[in-house]
Amino acid sequence: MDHLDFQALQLMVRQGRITWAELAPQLGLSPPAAAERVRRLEEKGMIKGYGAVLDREALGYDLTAFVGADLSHQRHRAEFLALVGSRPEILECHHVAGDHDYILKICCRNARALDRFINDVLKQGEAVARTRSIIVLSTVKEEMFVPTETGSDPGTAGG
Amino acid sequence: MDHLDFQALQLMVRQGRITWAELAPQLGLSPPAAAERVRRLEEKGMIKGYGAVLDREALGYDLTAFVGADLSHQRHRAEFLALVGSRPEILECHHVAGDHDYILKICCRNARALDRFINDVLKQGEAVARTRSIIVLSTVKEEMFVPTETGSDPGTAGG
DNA sequence: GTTGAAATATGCATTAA
DNA sequence: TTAATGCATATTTCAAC
Repeated sequence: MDHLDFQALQLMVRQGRITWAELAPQLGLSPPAAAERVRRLEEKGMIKGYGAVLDREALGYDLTAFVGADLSHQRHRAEFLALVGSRPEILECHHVAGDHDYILKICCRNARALDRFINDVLKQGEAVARTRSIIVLSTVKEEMFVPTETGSDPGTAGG
Repeated sequence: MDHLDFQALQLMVRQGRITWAELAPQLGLSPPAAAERVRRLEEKGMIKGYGAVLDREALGYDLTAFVGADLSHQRHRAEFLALVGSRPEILECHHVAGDHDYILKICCRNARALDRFINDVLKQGEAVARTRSIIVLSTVKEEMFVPTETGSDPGTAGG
């Protein structure tokens, strides 16, 4: 990935719904050349998709929480992963090295909804043995990932 | 916010770089009407922006971690928040109720980079007294927020 | 919200570097 | 191989209904 690809990625993340005509001069390219670069980035899987960033609080989803979850047994992992995939209030799910097996980022309307989610959804099946919730009081920063270094790509070095 | 606005939001998040001509029929509207609805959602602040979703690993950023951080003293809060705002490897920063004052979501190239970040950046100033890192082994799910209920908007009720 | 027309943006083929 | 140009097509925007 050369410098122009890198710059194109940053611009796509930061400017979103921008036209090629607007993007191209910032890369020092013509619109077709800019579009071609981004198309190649999509092809290589570096751009997974596009989307709108919504204001959760403005939409009445006032509660964000990080929930640590422990599996009762390895045997229930598939059940747990299926649950994770099916529930929209689970924004993120990471398998982690630490106090818990998984960390979930949950967004719901209020504390009552979180309570219901934990009891009626997470702990309903056999998979989840224990949870620990960390409530978000305020969010200082929440941004999409933007690559920051322009050096050689370690992912392809030596390949 | 009526049902069509709601549906428009969901479609914008899920379908990303879509044309009004493609989006409109899914809302049962004409292209100008669909664009107008989305424009109003932007105006109301419900849509904060748009962006590309990048594949961090494909870009060589192989390490994601959640770092709990404690302030040494309230006096250093502004310094800490300035630091958070200035560092791109801090994807998220939440003030939380729990074991730590803040939870940071960090993305960097590898363990060495995280080590450097914690020592040379986070703990460099006076603000951060203690950190605890939880390394992400694998990410099961990481999605943008999509509202899920079509009922009345509690954020504007009674207004 | 819809329709239709004007302005704008995009995609493709060609040409050049 | 990559990018610029010009033209045809598609999309967005604006005005009128």
